[in-house]
Amino acid sequence: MKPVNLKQLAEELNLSIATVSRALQDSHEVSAATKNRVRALATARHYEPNAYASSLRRNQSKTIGVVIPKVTNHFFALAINGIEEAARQCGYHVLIYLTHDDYAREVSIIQHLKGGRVDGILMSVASGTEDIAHLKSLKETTIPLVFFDRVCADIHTAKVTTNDYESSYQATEHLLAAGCQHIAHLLISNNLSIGRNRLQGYLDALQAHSCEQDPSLILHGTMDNQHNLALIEELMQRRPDIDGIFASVERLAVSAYHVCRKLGRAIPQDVKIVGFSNLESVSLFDPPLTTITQPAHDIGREAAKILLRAVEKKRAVLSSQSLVLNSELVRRRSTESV
Amino acid sequence: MKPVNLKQLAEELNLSIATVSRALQDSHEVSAATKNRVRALATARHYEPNAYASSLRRNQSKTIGVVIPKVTNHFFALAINGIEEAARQCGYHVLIYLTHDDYAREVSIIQHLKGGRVDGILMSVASGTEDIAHLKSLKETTIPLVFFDRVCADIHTAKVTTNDYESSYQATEHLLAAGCQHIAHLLISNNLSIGRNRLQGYLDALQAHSCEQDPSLILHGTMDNQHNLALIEELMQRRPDIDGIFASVERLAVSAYHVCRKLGRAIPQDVKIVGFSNLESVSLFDPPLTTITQPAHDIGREAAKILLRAVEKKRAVLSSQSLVLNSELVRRRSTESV
DNA sequence: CTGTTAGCGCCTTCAG
DNA sequence: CTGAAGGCGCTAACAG
Repeated sequence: MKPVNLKQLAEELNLSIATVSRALQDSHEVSAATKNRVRALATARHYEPNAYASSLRRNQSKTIGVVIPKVTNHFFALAINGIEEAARQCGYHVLIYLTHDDYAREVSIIQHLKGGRVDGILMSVASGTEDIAHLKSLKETTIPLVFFDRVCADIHTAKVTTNDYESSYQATEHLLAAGCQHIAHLLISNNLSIGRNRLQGYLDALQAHSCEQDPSLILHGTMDNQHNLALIEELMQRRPDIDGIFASVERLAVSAYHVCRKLGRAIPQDVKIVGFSNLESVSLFDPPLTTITQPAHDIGREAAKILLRAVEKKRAVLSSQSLVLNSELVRRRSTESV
Repeated sequence: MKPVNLKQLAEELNLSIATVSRALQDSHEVSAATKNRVRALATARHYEPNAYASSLRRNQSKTIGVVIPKVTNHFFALAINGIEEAARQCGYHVLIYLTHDDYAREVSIIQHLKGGRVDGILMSVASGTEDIAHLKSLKETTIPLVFFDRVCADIHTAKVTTNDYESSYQATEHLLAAGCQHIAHLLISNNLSIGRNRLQGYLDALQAHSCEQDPSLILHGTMDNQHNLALIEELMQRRPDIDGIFASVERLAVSAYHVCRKLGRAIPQDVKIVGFSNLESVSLFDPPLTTITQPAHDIGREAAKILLRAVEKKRAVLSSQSLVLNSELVRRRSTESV
């Protein structure tokens, strides 16, 4: 059975379609009496306006697109949660697109979105993205774009990020203060804004404490986790003097943890590990894993708010609306000592 | 700048709108020559059809709605991943709606979706849902519905689930075989299909091994995790004879793990724990947590496939298309012994 | 092979 | 306060 439409309601009420439409939108120019009649029938018939017709007519879809690498990364799951919250409050819907860090997919998604399916886009760029023509071309549309977490420096728009540089600096100092002499840094792609910032925080902290900056201690991971495990193991065996590890992403922190155990390197006695992570369950790791935890939910919510504000006012987002939220360095106690 | 439309292309090519439309859809009834002309201009102008206009006209949105309690539960994140994969392959888009296990929200979401925003719905019901009128009313529309994981027995449609009863039975036997005498069962809501099945598997396994079925060993958790921790702690102290725990959901498994540590009950020597869980990081827990892991990605993918098949053929989904996938009992070795 | 025409359901001027 | 009419962009029937 097809859903009822305005025409059917109008016929049944002996009113014009226009009046019914206005009544349902609570327009001032319709009498309270007819409003009530209309509303009564509408709810009785479970009338629901056709989103596509009204989107076409009004030229706005009340929908935002979220383009992220993966949803199985807990950071992004939390961010979506925040985004959905903000969107729902404003009566917006959320379309999800996953790039799986694949540049070609990202391009095709953005290209499609330019057709006007969404009123605005929230995005965390794929790790492989270098050519940003597809993103620049969004400027020629009326679709606002807000970046979160993995931003694109060359695009002039609002960005919601965390203080990656500072927290990486702080994490490295934490390791130095704990007596580490040879701190490895694990990162995925130095192509990514976050990867670069985190690496720089690490490097600058080492320099500030006149500690060696050995390039051979910096390991570039890949998307393949098995491969990463092998790379880390190789590094740890080649450099048995490593007594600290700073992992730029969760996956690598967990992998490093794994490798240390496998090699029988005691954590934290032999090797201390700090990593970016949003997994709650790391609190149950024993020995403890110190983490830098991002306010993922807030990042999503704030990014969505900025986007929605622009969408509602049909104005461009300004880079001056960018936001930097603070991550938290969580040092967990060993469960032995609880 | 507004995106180009068919009209503009048609004018520039001295063709009718209809021909341009047909050319872009690769219709047989248009010459190869004009097709090429049209396509060339379309790509040059970055033409992208307006999704809303075409949805309105064709009366199909190429969009499916996914209604789930939360996205921060890793099971659902994995499921979305599978859903997105299947949807993308068929050229479908994915709208996400979160109920947060709130009945009223679920009703309002479904009500809205009946307006025709989506061509089909994939859903895992909220834990508080008892009245299913809103779901039944979907039958009166042409919108197919497929349940996954948290299904609703009274609705006559396809359901994709896991062998909860069997794997719970198996998990309980696993604990019995390991010598447990007093096995607690932790669950969230016995209102949920999965909660009931899992509880029944536990009960039947106990009975089959003529083991005590003490109702005081069954703990009903809530949505509030702090509260759950307190409840579990209270139970463990009231019944110090408990030597096995079977947790029906991840959250409770992790909480039980926590409480045991806090109370100094050695795992697995004093207490053995088995829980449903999709967290990869539990593999790093030490001592090990035996888990029942659902094929979450596959569940999402298969559910989406069934839905999309129905959508494409404009046919109802049959309950005979239901699928039961197998969970895996993963017994992890202690890292001590690696 | 191409063009003309008629809507999909809704909103929004413009007239009464 | 209400109605009539036009059109958002696209597709599909019907003519040529």
